[in-house]
Amino acid sequence: MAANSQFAMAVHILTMLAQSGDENIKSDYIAGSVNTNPVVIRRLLGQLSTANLVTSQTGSSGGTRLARSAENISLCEIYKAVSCGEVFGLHAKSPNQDCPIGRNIEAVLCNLQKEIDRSVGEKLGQYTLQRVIEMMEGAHA
Amino acid sequence: MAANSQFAMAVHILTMLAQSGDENIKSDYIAGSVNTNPVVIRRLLGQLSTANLVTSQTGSSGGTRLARSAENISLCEIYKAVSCGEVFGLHAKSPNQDCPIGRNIEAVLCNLQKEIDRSVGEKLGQYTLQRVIEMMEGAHA
DNA sequence: TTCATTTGTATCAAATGGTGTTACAAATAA
DNA sequence: TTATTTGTAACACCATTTGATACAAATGAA
Repeated sequence: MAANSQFAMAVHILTMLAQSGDENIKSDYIAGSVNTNPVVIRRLLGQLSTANLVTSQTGSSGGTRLARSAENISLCEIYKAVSCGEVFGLHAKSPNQDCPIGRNIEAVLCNLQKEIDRSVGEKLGQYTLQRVIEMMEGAHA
Repeated sequence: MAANSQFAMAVHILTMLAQSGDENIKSDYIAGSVNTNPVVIRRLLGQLSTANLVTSQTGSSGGTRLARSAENISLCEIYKAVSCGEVFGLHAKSPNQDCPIGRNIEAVLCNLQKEIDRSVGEKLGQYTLQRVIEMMEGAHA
């Protein structure tokens, strides 16, 4: 499948913001740590802003900070902010409706997809951003 | 992300094989139900064969059948046979190792990735191919 | 006001991966 | 020997991700 790295980068970004308190952090600075282009960071910050996880300001002394404390941001919210939220995809083209299996398999797979996605969301929801930071520090910073 | 549809197609294929008993089923016939090209089907069958879920024979009266009964095939096995098995990806490029966060975030995300993937595997492992067939029939064939 | 800075976004290019197709060698059964 | 089918290589097309340049709009400071 080759999953994209947007969730990983988003967690990275938010971890940096969490450790900077009320200071405005610039996309350029974040890009230096993530090792990518500032525009890639700003695109992700745009999605995180839409999800009300961060707030940004333009202009000099502008930048981005968390919209909430790290204890109040779950990994599920981050995941939903940047991912399509589907562990596996359904049929690209609709199966043959003249075949009993083709006609009925989609509904079963769709329900299964929802159940798996819900389960992933629950699992991620058990982690807060704060806990990720503690795991990082515990792992010997 | 735009997840691919290989898992969905694989379940579709195996459902057809399960309902055909000991008969050899041709990729051409399966392709007609899945609504795709026979080569796409044969590629998937190759992966399912590597995972010991099906066996194939060449030649006239050749084709493919299940290697085991539908009760003994779990959706987890199917998922692992055709997917990369990662719900989210890690950093594409390694983060800046001079930054304390860049240096430590990867390990935390990697552990998290493993935990989520394990959880998805367990959830899928609760379903057998046989149960999928029953769900399809229960949903009014 | 004027100027430097920063975000937000449009646009483009390169790389990757999924899907669909044609073609053909190898295996198999009749 | 012949027809059939798998297994696979090769190719084109398309969508997505990533990275980059460019620039308008917003902002704060001189």
